[in-house]
Amino acid sequence: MRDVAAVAEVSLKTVSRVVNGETTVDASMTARVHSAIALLGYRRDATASALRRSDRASASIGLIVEDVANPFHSWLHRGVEDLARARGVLTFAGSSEENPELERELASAFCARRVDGLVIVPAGDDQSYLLRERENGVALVFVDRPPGFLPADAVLSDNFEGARAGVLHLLDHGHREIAFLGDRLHIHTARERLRGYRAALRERGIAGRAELVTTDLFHAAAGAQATRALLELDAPPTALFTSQNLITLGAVHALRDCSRRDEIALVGFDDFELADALQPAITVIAQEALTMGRQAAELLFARLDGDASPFRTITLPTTLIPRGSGEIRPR
Amino acid sequence: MRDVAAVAEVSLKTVSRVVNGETTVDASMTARVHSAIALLGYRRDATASALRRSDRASASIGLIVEDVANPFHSWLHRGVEDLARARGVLTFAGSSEENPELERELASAFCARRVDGLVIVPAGDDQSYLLRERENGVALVFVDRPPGFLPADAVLSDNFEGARAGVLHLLDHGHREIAFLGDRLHIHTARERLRGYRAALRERGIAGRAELVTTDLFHAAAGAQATRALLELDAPPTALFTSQNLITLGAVHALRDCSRRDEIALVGFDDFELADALQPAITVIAQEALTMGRQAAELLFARLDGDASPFRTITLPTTLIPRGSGEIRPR
DNA sequence: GCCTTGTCAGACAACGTTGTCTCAGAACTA
DNA sequence: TAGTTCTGAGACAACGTTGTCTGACAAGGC
Repeated sequence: MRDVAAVAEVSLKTVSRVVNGETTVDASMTARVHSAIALLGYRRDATASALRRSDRASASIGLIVEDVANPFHSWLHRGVEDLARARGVLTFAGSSEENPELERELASAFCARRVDGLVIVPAGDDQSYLLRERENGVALVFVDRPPGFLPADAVLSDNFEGARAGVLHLLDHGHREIAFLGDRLHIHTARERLRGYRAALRERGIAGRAELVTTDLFHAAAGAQATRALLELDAPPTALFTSQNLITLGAVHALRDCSRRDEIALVGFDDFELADALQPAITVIAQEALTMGRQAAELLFARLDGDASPFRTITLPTTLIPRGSGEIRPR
Repeated sequence: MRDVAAVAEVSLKTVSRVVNGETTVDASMTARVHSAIALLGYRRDATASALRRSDRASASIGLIVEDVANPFHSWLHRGVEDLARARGVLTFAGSSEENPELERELASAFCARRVDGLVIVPAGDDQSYLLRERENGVALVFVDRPPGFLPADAVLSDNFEGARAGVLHLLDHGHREIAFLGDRLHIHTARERLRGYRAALRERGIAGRAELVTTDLFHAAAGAQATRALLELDAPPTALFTSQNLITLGAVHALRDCSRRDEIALVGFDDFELADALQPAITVIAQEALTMGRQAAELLFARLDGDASPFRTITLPTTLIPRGSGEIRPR
């Protein structure tokens, strides 16, 4: 900037004014400054600018998801990115790996770099540590799971209703022995989906056998293993409800390996690529990850624009997509 | 920091020394400063610190991929993130959408925020505009495709050999009429894979019919459409070589829709989730996106650590995974 | 011609840090 | 004891910007 000022033969401050598009600069000076900028390839240092400005905005936000390579989370990322870019805001992304410690470290590292806001898929169940950041002006929005011990904006799926609808769908096709395969119960969505499963059974007056409920599954191999174990029970289930995309993949593999894909009904939570190309195609409860990301970003930017209304929780409906596997009837 | 100094009754500079772990501070003062930091919840401003430090390192890097939600790219992202986090470096991520203009804008925005380096899947074929950034000390590494008009480090897959191996595999199973379905040819990987296809045919003395080569496909629907068109030819192909993951998905859908999955052989470039669960399972040329991301980050950090050796291009081999669809023989 | 008002450029300080320099006092050496 | 070296803390300036203030100059009113 100093060099630009020297070449254009104006003061530093005038260069600053031109760069910031202030209108109180004479046209001839503006032109001189612009040509000096082009000549030297000058670009304003966004960090120094943010340091000095009164609004302190860095035009960057942080995104914490479980794993940037997980399709649900990467679509969520894309939704956030779309809105951020439309505002010229850049996105830091990080994977918490479902580890509350990592979540805190990432949040702290983002805030140390002065992000304007954070979009978080919370890993732990206590986000009160973020209160201090909010007091420092960092906007917060949670996605997929509600924050713990911290009132804040959130965008959620209707996990309870989605799971309930999926299990009712199986019940409607004549199943009575329906297994539940779920993730670790400290995750809010896993609890909600189990609650939906139980509610559906209760509604139809079915007690439900504890041995048909498996939890703590968090990768495809565990889902496959659990599926095999269920099928080896003395009274095996006639239908499976898999409450997460990786578990569904595992179940598909296990059913294929023992050639019982056409016999055991399956409804999975979360849609996935090629679900419709399998034989049978997989019936799923779909949630719109892209939309969730966009909505979260929208809430975040509204806060940054000064929206001071009470915190909102947006709950998006899920969609049951019947494709075949969920319509198999028990023998 | 001023507040910390006041509470601990030391000078600003002493707080700075403690925060930076300098050893020339008396133990009692260090303790006072630490308790003041804890009391006030102070955290160093990383942007101000980077502005002032002599090395100017911001401990952040930028990543530009085609689409953060595309599985190949999101795994690549994850690989970069893993190594970055191990060094306490944060990652800005952005999608270029295969648009050279967007690529430049993202690179420029990242550099304005003083990233230490950039990992780029180049969209355009001229990256010489980044020369100026490199002169400013920004390290550059390209992944998946080589940079144009700019010597630089790169991590690539052996696209030519991979495609050649895939097509030879089909030839070995008796096919002579093999179609090629590819992406836009301004993309380096698309060109290389077409080159591999042609080389394999030539090796076996097959002229190859121009009508069997379709390019400019860049989403699943286009792949499906092209597949249908090929099958309606008077002399349709007996095998398909799809040179990109989305195109393969499209071909799978099209073959299923006309019930010819067991009849038309298929080899796809890029592995994908559930390729092994389809009927038939899909034979693919797999590339390790996670490893590519890690290698790229490794090169980048080596440069940031002062490695001044000549630019390197790492070419990773691909793996042919036979699963069924590529072993179908022509009638 | 004098005063007021408006326009617009520059001087200066400050954002939150850290590199350099200085200097007081303790701990050595001769 | 006097001189030297070492240790460790603070003063100051600077990183690249921008907010505030000042003042030069031109235009307009009386």
